[in-house]
Amino acid sequence: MDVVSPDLNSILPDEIMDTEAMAMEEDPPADTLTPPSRSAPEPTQVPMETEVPEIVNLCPTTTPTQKTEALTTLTATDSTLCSFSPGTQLVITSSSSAGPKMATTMTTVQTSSTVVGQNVTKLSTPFTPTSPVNHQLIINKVAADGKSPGTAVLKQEGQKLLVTGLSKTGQPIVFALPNTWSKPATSQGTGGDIKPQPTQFKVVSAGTKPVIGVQTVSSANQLPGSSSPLQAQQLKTVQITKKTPVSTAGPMITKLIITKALNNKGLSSQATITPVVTGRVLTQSTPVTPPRTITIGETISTTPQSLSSVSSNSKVAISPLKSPSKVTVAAQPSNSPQKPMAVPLNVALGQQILTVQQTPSTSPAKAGSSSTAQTVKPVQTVTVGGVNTPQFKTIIPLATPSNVQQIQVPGSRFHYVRLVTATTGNTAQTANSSTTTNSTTIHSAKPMVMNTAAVRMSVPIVPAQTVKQVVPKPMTSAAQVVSSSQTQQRLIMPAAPLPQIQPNLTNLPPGTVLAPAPGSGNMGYAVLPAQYVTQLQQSTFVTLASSSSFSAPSSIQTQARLPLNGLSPSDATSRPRKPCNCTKSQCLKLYCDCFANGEFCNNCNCVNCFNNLDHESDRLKAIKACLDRNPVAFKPKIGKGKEGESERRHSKGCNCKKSGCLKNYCECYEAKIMCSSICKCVGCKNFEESPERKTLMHLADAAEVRVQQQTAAKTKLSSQISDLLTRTTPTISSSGGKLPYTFVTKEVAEATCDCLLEQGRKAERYNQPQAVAERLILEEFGHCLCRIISSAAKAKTDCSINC
DNA sequence: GAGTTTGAAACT
DNA sequence: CAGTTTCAAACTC
Repeated sequence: MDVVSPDLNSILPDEIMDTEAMAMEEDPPADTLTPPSRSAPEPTQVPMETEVPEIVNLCPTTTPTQKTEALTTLTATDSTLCSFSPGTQLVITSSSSAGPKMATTMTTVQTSSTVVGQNVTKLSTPFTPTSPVNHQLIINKVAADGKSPGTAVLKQEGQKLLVTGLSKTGQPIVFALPNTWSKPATSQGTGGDIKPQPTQFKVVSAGTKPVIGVQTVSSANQLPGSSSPLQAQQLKTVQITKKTPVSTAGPMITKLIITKALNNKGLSSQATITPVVTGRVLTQSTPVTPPRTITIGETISTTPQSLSSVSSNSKVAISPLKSPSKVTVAAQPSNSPQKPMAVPLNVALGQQILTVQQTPSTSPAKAGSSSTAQTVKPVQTVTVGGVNTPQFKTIIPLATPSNVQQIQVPGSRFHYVRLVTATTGNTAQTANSSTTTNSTTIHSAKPMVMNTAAVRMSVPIVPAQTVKQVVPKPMTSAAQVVSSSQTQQRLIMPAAPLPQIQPNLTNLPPGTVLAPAPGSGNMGYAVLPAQYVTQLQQSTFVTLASSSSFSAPSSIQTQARLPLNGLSPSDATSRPRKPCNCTKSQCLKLYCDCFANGEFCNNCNCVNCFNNLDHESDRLKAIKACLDRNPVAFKPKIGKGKEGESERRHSKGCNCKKSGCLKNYCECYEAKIMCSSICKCVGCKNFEESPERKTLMHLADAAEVRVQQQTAAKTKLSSQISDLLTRTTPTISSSGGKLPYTFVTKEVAEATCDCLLEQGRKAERYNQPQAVAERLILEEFGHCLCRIISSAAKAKTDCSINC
């Protein structure tokens, strides 16, 4: 198979995929469900990672004539994410002739066979179509051929998709495809074989409502006879799963999985118009809302609660250690239901590598450029809330296939991309990006001209709320991407053949993104360090988020954001990592902190740096070498201790001999953790009862507190005085007199007292004698008075001038 | 800022 | 696995 084999998923890092299931899925016969006319083998599987198996239900159905190519499902058991209400389940039902093989079929949907088995068991019971309690979104996949369902799972050929969602009251919501939709055909460039084009279903849902959106994409309308091979059609599945503790107060885990089905076959047409086949929600009954017809392909944001709510209130914890293949977001129940959510339905449709276009790079050498102007690709952004940051976003260029999808979570180094093999034609939906000035165009289900070339885009996103024109950089099909905000490199380059690193894929640095190299037949990957995503977070993004008909317009509005002037003021200061200064390692050894953290060097002072996209192949080799030496080389060194231990500890322990583990030479001390039993340090003083350690800690704490307090006090006083002077304009007589006293208002008095108290505390901290304390206080009082008088005098002068 | 110290990483 | 070397950060002056 010329596309990325589904098996590839099996070797993805644990963080990315569950590999167990993949073993069972070894290249099922591609043609099992493929019509004979199909000239090229296609991946028959659309492995999806599912951490919450119970959500997936594959039930054999009775419709033999139709097949569902791919399903994108977003499931959430929690209301805070997406629009599912608590307990809502997304059920994917795949029809097959063989009921007993259902488990096998499910494996195709999920990457983990073991999970699948569990899922079956779990799902069988809870799944009650009419159950008001278990709200389920059901996608019924009907296999057309009835051939062994176990091997051929999600096929792209003729398909009918039924999405059945149960409202809170258990009323079903069904998405059905039009009858005409099932058999799109496209002639292959070479053989002219007309084979049905795979239809893609993409379902993205979030929040309390059963379905945020379901999109179907049909490639049927691709220009026939086009000689230029279209890049593999890819189907992405975005899955967001939340694990919700029984207790609503507990943290919830949200998993966002994006699975993309890749089309390995070259599809015809350079410019492919891929109309979105529209389907309808046949019924949607909820007590709250009347039955409604929803066009598939339409981006739907149903809920006020949703991803956005996660962003605002939830912690995003994406750990590669927990569930590799998924993006896990631990979210707390949203307290702000009305927050904006940008959950483009078509997020799953995005086929492009996400990248961020950067502002003009200050490091020309690092920035790539495309030689050929190309149609701008539409991108989509999935926005999910993160800690301390409003959102994490997934930018998905919609136009071209890509195996990579990034999920960005602020504060998290881990970003996952799923690579899923699938055969399909063009992805249809999306808007014409080149003219996109508003994200609303993106989610439209209109047929669009698609750029077939592989494109990797970098799209800068500006945090600003203003919708601006999106001007993605033209990319070449061969593309390397490029871009960097500020000085950062942002893009994905054609990578060395994956096999080079496959043996160690499971140990890739956290957050590493595998991106198919353009023109490499999806077999090449660029390794994107987690930093890449992190950098994106820090930088501006172009956000093209689909809004839905339901959603609050203001919040979920599609937006195109561009960097206003390159760097935002905070950009320079927001960089989490210090620049490295490597001179000999080429930043390709673990000596380099950037490299060790899975980041590209950015704004570093390194010499002869290879830790960038320009040297991706070298970088891959270096990664492989590191992993060969130490399979967990890129795993965080600081992790939890033994079972039950809550404190962090160094995974290997330190080996300090001279520093007493009380200097930053010591990795334990540097991480602000105490040495543990696994440390081999000599003369360690970094333990709980160590007086030296306590002293150091106290000093450090005291210094920090001191600075903070002083800063706060000064700021407060200054602001208050300034504020007073501006808004309280006392009657000032030119004669002066007692003018300064008119400025001693309550606020000024309070601010002054704060300053005086601070001096007292300061003296106390240093165990100063009372006399010294009094002196400090008096001096501070004098200073305050001087400032008040000065301000008053200035006000007087100003008044005199004005008068 | 230059030089030294330190300990992890890399190498043998 | 142990000893040595290399390396870059931390630290000192």
